Amino acid sequence: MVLLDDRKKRILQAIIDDYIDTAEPVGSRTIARKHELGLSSATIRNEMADLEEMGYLAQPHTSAGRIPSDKGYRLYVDQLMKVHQLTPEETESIKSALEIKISEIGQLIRQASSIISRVTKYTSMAITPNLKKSTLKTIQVIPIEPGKQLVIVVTNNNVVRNCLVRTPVSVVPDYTVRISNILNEKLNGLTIEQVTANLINEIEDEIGVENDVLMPILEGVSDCIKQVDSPEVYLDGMTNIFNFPEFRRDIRRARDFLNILDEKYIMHKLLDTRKITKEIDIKIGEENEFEEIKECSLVTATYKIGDSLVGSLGVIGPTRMEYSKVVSSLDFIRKQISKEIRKLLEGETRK
Amino acid sequence: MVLLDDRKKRILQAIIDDYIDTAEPVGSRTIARKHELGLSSATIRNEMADLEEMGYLAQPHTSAGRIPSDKGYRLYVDQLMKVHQLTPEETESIKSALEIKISEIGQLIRQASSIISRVTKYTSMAITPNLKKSTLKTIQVIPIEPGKQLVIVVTNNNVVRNCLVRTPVSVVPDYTVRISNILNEKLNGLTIEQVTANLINEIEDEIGVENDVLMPILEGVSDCIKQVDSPEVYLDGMTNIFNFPEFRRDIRRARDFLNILDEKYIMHKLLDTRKITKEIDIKIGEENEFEEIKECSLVTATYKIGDSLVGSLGVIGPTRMEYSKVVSSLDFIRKQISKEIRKLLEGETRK
DNA sequence: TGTTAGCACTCTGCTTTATCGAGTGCTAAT
DNA sequence: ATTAGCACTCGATAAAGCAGAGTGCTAACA
Repeated sequence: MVLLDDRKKRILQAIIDDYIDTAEPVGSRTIARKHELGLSSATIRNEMADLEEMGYLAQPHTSAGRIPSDKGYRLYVDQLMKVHQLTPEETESIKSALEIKISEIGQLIRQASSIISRVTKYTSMAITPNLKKSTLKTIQVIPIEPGKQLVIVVTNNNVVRNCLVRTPVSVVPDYTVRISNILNEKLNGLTIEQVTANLINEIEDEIGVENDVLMPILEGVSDCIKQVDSPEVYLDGMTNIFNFPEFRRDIRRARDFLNILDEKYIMHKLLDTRKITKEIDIKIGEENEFEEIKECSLVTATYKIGDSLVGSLGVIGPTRMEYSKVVSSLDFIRKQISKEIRKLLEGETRK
Repeated sequence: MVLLDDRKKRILQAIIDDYIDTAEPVGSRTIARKHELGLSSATIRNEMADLEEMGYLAQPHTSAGRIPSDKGYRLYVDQLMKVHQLTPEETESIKSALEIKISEIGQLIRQASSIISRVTKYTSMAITPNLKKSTLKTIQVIPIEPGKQLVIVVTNNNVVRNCLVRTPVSVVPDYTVRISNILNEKLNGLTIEQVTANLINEIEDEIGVENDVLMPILEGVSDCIKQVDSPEVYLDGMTNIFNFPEFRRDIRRARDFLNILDEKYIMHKLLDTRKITKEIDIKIGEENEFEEIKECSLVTATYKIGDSLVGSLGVIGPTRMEYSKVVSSLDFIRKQISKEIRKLLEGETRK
C-alpha cells in the first residue's frame, strides 16, 4: 500500500472532520476556506482526486463533494483523529451516575449504558459480565411456607439469584438446613460452568432417597445457575438516531436499525467479549458482521476485573460518528466501571 | 344529540371498517361496491355528508374521501364493531406462551406483553401489579461472608427481593438468626405500604444497641421493600409502528411516538390501574391525556386477583386500529393472566 | 318523498420541464 | 508544483401540466 504524505493526511482529516460535523458531501472550496492549509481549492481538488483513487474517499455523484469511505474512516480512527478531552462536567456526571446505585452489578451496567448514551448522543448498549468463571459461594434453602422453599445461590462476585420451588408439604424446616449443607459441601467453590446437568444428576442419585423433595430443589438450584449464566443486555437512547439526517431521510434505514436492536441474540453477538480483543474496538461499516448495520459503526469497550470477570459496552451510530468523543467517553466509563465493580466486590461501604 | 338511524350506522361502520383496513380516505363508490348495502353511491354520498356534519366523519380536503373522526371511532367501538373471534392458533399460542415460565410474576407479565404484541401486531405495554397491599411473609438475613449479609424479603404473593449489605466483620452467624426472628415478628403480616421509614426507625430505636450492625440490615430491608413497591414496565413491538403508513409517511410522528415510549413515567401513567376503571378501556385520539399520542389509540386491560392484586397491560397504535381484534386479544390474555397468577400463588406444580 | 344518474368542479399526486448552483476535471499560465 | 479560469455535470427545487378520484348539486324517476 502506498503511504500517504503528510499533506494528504491533513486534507483527509479535514474532510472527515467536516463530514462528521455536517453530514454533507464536502467540496474543495469548503476545505480551503474553513481549514488553514494554505492551499487553493484547485490543489485540494487534485489531492482529493488522488485520495478517491486510493479509496479513502468516495463521490456520491460527479459534481458533488466527497464523502469518506470506510477505508477513509479506518485511517482516520487509526492515525488521524485527535484525542478528545471530556469536559469536567462530563466526567463528573459519569462518575456520579455510577456511584449512586452500587448494590448490584446489573444495575451498575444498566446505569452505565444509560449515561453513555446521554453523553455521546448515540445509541448505547451494554452486556453484563460473563460469569461462567465465577464460583459458588453460598447455596441456601429457606422454607417459605409448607410446600414452598426458596432456593438462593450466591457467587463469589456477590451475584444473587433465587428461585421459588414447590415441594411436598411434609418437609420439615430442619431438613432444608441439611440439604443446604449438603449442597454447599458439594458445590461450593465450583465455577458456574462446572455445574453441569450431569453433576446435578449425580448429586441427585447420591442422596436421592426422598426424591420428591430433593428433585424440585435441585431443579431450583440449576435454575439459579442458569440465571447467573445468562448475561443481560441493556439498550439506551435508541431514538437518538432520529437526530441524524441519514436516518431521518430514509425511514427504511431507521426501521432496520431499530429492528436489529430488538434482536436480543444479535446484541449478544455484537457485545460478545470473546470476539473483542482490544480494550476499545471500532468496527466501521462493512467491517461489521451483520448486513443490517453495514452502514453503521460500532465502538465497544471491555471492562475487566481480575481474569475472569469481563463484560463490554458500546455505542452504535452512523459511520459518520464522532469517533474521538465516543472513544474517550467509552474509555473513561470503562475504567470507571472496573473501579466501581472492584469497590462492590471488596466491600466499601455504600455511599 | 340526534340519534343515528340504522342505515347511517351501517354506512359508518362500513366506512370505518374500510379505513381501518386501507388507511386511505374512503369514497362513496368504494362503499357502494364493496359492501352490499343496496344503495347507490349517490345516496351514500348524501349520508356521508350528513355523517360529516354530525361530526362522525371528516374530510382531509374537498374531493377526497372521508376518514373517521375520533367521535366516529368512539361510536364504532361502543356500538358498531362486531366481536372478533380469535383463531384457535392464536388462543393456543397465548396460552402456551404463558404456561412456560411461571416461576415469577414479573416474567409472566413480560411474556404476556411480548405475546400480545405478536398477536396484535401493535406496540404492547404491560406493568407488573401494584403490590402495596401485599403482605410480608418472610424476612431473612443470611450471612454470606464476614462483613456481608444477604437480606431477603418474601411477600404473600411470593415475590422475592434481596439486597446485599455490609456490616462490621465481627457479626456472628447466630446473630443474624436473632435479627431475622425479630424482624419477622415485627413486620410479618404487614402490608408493603405499612412499612414506612418511620416504622423502620422505630424498630431501630427499640433494639438499636449494636447500631452499626442493625442499621445496614434495616436499610437492606427497606431497600427490598422499595423494590417490591416499584412496578416495572415492559414494552414490546415498538418497531411495529413502521408497518403503518401514517407513521411511515411522517418520520416526525414515528419519532415522537418512540420517544414517548422511552419515558418511563409516562408509561406508568398510561397503565396506572387507579385510572382504569373498566376491564377493557379504550382511549381514542384526543381522549388521551398526553399531547404526543393524541393521534393514537390506547387499549388497556386490567387483570385482577383477589382484591389487592391488580395490574394492567395494553396496546397502543394509530387511531385507525383493529379495535375488534385488539379487544378480544386483550380480553383473552387478561383472563389468562389472572388464571396463571392464581396458579402461581396456589402452588400448582410447574409444567 | 326518497333514490339515483349525470355532470361540472375541486384538489391531490405524479410526471415533465426548466432553472440554479455547487462542485468537478482539465488546461494553461505562473 | 501551484493556481486561476472555464466548460461541464448533475442533483435539488420550483413551476407547469395532466390524470383520476371524489364530491356536491341538479334533475329525473319510482
